[in-house]
Amino acid sequence: MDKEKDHLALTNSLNFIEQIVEDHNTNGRFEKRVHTRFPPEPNGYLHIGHAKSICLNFGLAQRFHGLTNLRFDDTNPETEEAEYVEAIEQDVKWLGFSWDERKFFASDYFEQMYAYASQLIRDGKAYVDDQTAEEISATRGTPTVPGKESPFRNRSVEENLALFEQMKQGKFQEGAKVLRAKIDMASPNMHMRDPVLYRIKKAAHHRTGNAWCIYPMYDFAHCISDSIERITHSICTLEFEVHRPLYDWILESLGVYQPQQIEFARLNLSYTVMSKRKLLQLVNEKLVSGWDDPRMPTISGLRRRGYTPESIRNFAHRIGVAKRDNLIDVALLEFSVREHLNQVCSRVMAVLNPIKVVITNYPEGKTEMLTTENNPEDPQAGHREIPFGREIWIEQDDFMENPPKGYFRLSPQGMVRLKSAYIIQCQEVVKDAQGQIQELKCLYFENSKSGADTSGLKVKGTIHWVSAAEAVDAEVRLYDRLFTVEEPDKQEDKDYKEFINPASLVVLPHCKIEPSLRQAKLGERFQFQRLGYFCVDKDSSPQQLVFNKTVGLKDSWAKEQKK
RNA sequence: UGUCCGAUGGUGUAACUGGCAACACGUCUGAUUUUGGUUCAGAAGAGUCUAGGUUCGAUCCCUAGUCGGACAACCA
Repeated sequence: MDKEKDHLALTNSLNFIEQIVEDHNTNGRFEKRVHTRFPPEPNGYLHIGHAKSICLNFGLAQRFHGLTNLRFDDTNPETEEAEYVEAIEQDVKWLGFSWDERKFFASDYFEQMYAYASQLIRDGKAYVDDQTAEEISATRGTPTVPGKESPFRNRSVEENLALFEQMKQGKFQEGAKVLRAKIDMASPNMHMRDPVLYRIKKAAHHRTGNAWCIYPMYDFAHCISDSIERITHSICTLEFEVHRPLYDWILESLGVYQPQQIEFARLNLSYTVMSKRKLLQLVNEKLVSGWDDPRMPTISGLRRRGYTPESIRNFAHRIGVAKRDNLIDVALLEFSVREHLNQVCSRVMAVLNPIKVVITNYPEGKTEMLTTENNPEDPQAGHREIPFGREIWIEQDDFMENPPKGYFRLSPQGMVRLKSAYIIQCQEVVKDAQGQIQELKCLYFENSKSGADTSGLKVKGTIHWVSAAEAVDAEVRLYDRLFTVEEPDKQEDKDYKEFINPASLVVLPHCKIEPSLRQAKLGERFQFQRLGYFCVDKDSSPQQLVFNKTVGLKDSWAKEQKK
């Protein structure tokens, strides 16, 4: 963390948005104020792409000693729900940012927006159109062909005012009329071809209930909300670039305070999908267990997976901001968690795929307590005791009957160090009738005890283990990338769902973990020695602990094997 | 014969605003290590989309082209 701060302090290079802010500070456009906002629509859960935006908006304000508002862009009652508002607030807080008292809703401003719309009408800059949605769409033209003006375009101000008032009063059916800006049906920018400002929706709104039956469109609501809140820099993603002329047109026409809209390239992460629509589909079609499925790129999914807010913030900082399309390697995200978890997690013993080892020369019934370090990266973390006995579990991967060269774990007649315990040597491989390994009979060297080794034996490998008598059973869920290809939604003529990784979730119901883990609390994170980082899942019960694998340790042996 | 935006190692971002390209991830060596982790030391990898122009000098400025992206919801 300190390293990160130093880096921030030392770096004098600004990203393009910070550059714009500096320019504004120099030319005095906003009196050196910086006031941003994070404006989610409460119609789904936040994902890692939103995290980038959150870090950008709150981070920019922090860097320039400004403020950031949280604003829910709730102008479409049909898709928005209070449940999402709750979840979004939790996610932003969890990421470590605070909007203080400045939580707003676009719906807070409905009254003001209505007044502004009326003002546009009075100024001859908006009109009520009776055309159907189909007609409007058909007369809009195409990017290369100009649109046609509506036959209702030149109604009188009085008539427009009256009609708009009646729309508000619910005198018309949904779809019967809309309010449109009167701009230019021949504009090369489609968004300037008399865009719809208000539509009739007889739906209950999560906050205003049935008070309204007309709702403003994004383009109208967003710029006005920004203006009301005295936002200086309205940061959004690239697809809104073509909306900027409209953003400016509305505010200029109204003659009100005008923020600067700035667009950046949204985050794309390899081996996943990021659109809300697709994530919702995965949830609805039960392809994942929910918004917080640990395989989801949602903030709640990453949280449940074991990611830390710090690691996500560092990730967001590392990927930078620019305007070109990008595809970030998910390995960078994984690096960011490992980096943080390595510093803070206790190391514990857990055997995922156990094989029994019987130490034939160790006294039956004897248990001794051995001391082990909690975290070699953090001397403050101290030590703890773990039981050792005649029968232990070790990892299947840590034994091979016919090891390849370079393998330095256990094999027939081979020796390994049991982490924080003794060196053992494999004497016999016991198999059942099918040839499956039942157990390994080993000898231990009494004088090879960790910290007091006088055996003089040199072994290359050290493996983890759990004493069989005291071992606790646990379920461990292993996760892999949700998709098998880098860009699942960009495969020609194929649906992204065809690329779901069938092995993205592997459940191991009978893992053996050290007894101290019985006390592990929900969400607590550990390094399972030599395996990776794991955290306690909410599905845990007093009878059965459930762990999620956050990310594996780097595995240079596995890499070597692939060659 | 539309408008707008973009182009720097495999990936992502820099280059103090014109002085022959840096950082991170990834990859590869080696050292240390009771985690094949961490840490440490080091290496390879782009001459900045192309062609012109301005300039003593261009990743940076200009022009044209190429390629990629966005835009035709009463969604945001």
